[in-house]
Amino acid sequence: MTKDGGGTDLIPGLDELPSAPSAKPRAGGKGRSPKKGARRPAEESPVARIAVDMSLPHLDRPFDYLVPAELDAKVVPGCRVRVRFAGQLVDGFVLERAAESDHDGKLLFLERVTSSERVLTPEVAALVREVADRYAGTFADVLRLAVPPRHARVEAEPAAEPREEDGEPPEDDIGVWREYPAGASFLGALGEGRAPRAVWTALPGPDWTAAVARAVATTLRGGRGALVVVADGRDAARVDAALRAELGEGRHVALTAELGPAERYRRWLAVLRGTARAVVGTRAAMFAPVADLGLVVLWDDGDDVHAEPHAPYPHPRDVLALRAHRADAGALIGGFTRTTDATLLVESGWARALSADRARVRTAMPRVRYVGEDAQLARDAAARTARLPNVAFEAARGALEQGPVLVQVPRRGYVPGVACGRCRTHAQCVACQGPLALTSAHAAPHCRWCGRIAGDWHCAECGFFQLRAVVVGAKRTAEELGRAFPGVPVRTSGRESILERVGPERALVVSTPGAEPPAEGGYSAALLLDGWVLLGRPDLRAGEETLRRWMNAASLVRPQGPVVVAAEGSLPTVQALVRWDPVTYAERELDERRQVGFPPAARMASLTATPAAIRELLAVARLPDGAEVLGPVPVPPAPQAGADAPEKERALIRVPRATGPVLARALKEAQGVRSARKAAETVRVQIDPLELI
DNA sequence: TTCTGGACGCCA
DNA sequence: GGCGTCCAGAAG
Repeated sequence: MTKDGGGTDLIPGLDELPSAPSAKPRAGGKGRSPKKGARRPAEESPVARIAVDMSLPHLDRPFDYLVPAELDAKVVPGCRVRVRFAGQLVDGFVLERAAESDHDGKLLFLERVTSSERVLTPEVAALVREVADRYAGTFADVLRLAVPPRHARVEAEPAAEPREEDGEPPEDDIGVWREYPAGASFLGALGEGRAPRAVWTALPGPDWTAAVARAVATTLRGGRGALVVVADGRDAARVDAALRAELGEGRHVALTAELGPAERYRRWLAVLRGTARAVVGTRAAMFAPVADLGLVVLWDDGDDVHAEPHAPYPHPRDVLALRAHRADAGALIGGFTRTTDATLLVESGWARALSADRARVRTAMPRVRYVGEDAQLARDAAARTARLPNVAFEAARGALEQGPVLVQVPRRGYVPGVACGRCRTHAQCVACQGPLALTSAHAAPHCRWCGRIAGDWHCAECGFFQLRAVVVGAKRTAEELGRAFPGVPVRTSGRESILERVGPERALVVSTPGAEPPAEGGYSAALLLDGWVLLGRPDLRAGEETLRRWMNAASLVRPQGPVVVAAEGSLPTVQALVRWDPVTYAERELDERRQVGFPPAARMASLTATPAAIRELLAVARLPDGAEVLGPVPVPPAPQAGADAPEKERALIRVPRATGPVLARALKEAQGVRSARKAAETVRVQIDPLELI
């Protein structure tokens, strides 16, 4: 279709001189530009290599287009363009300009330049490619996570002046890092432009934000940028405040989901343009184009909200590790606990363990006691009303004299699980087999999946018609505590309404895991109720995750303050909490995973789709030697999925860690074969899925 | 959604 | 053998 510069006979009577550069593409015609024949390529580097926004695996490669002479100056590497692809106008990014193309067919002209802002930096482009390959995903999918949508008005605003002057280095040059024997050398290396990598087990308490801020400030003082990724907006706000204290205004930005698109793009541009040298944000910030990166930080890497919900589901731990590697930057992976994944980074020699001396840990940790089921059976009258083990009741009563007491309840709601009052069979919905729950003391039970009210429930096994609570939620716990401690204010924090912080006055603060508000001056005690709910989850990581939730809550308690956990004392998870030793626990967990061949000791991929689609993908895939296919097994339909949703299955593929890249390549190739065949149903491929069972 | 090239059919 | 039409497959 392209006329080779001189062809002007496409539309008789509308001839344009081939050299007429004033041709406005929009002039004339109905929709379609009549000036096509008039376009001629730029003199210098007439070819633009373009990443087209299209996530078909078999088309996951750059495409070459001709740069029209009149757009020559505007088509710069990293900028957004529009190109015609398979007949439609699609978005794309210019990867580079080139003198010629290795494509043998003829090239189309690119249609227009959306903006000349170089939003895709070479560093990020290379990172995106690497992440896509690691996760068997496409460049376009990862690029959508890495580069936010354009906001034209914001882009046109004049850029702020970078604030260059560095405040005086603080008198106390290592600050809270003094608590850690290796802290000074870690900071020193950052300041000198080296690349120290540490897995950091932080002392309990609120000082972790100051430690992060000091590491960032040291990196900036050494002339490099820094990037901090945290789990949620509340942690981002805390680190943001600590950075402001350390750096003053204007040298860093916070990138979080709750900003609107305009403000988000404004701050992202400030990073891109080098006005802000440091970034703190939630997972989307992991791709922020920080120039001359000197440090990446990830806090609480075990939190499952780090897991990206969009294909190809990259995890910040991997992405930041890749970035640290490519940029030769330092890395700090920190938390109150230790994940098995981070432990693997230590064992492989990629990072060093960074923690405080045992003696210092003992002064900072809470005093943890446990109450197993035996003790729970012997309850006094007050405890029975409050569903509290006696020890916990007494601990709370004593501690309330000194300030607020935190009560962690694993489940939201009022009574999220009920069973037959006689034979203990779990109560299910007659329509969809979903679990029944109660929302208040007097409400009829309803189904948690389909919402159906089960007013006339009777037991399917024995015909009995009274229910008993098997799982008690935060709401009812708050109600019971209110009765057990008359006159003490009871406050709740949960997913629907999260408390930011609480004051130092006496109060009972009932919270679900992850929603605990810090208390001014620390809690005087914490009760960790219903440990069996967390530990009993059918999940490979249940133990690791339970310890993480307990330690995160217990870290809000004053040093040496009492913590009571309702769980069997013989369990290794409980022992790890009592001894405040997450590292040994994680090392043992990792050993066990190694013995049974589970992640992170092995690498896994999950395939989720209809049975036929999974079968087809597996038939096409050239899996590496030694790959084991587990399943497929049926997966329960998503609670909100329609009743007519097709039945899905899931297969797992397991390979040794070293074979991970080969597996990803094989799956990507197989996805490509299917997409080239225009297979109707897609297979969801996840490398290292968080949920395994 | 658009283009191209190969297969096929019709005619000379 | 040459030319036009149709369809599948790829997509710069």
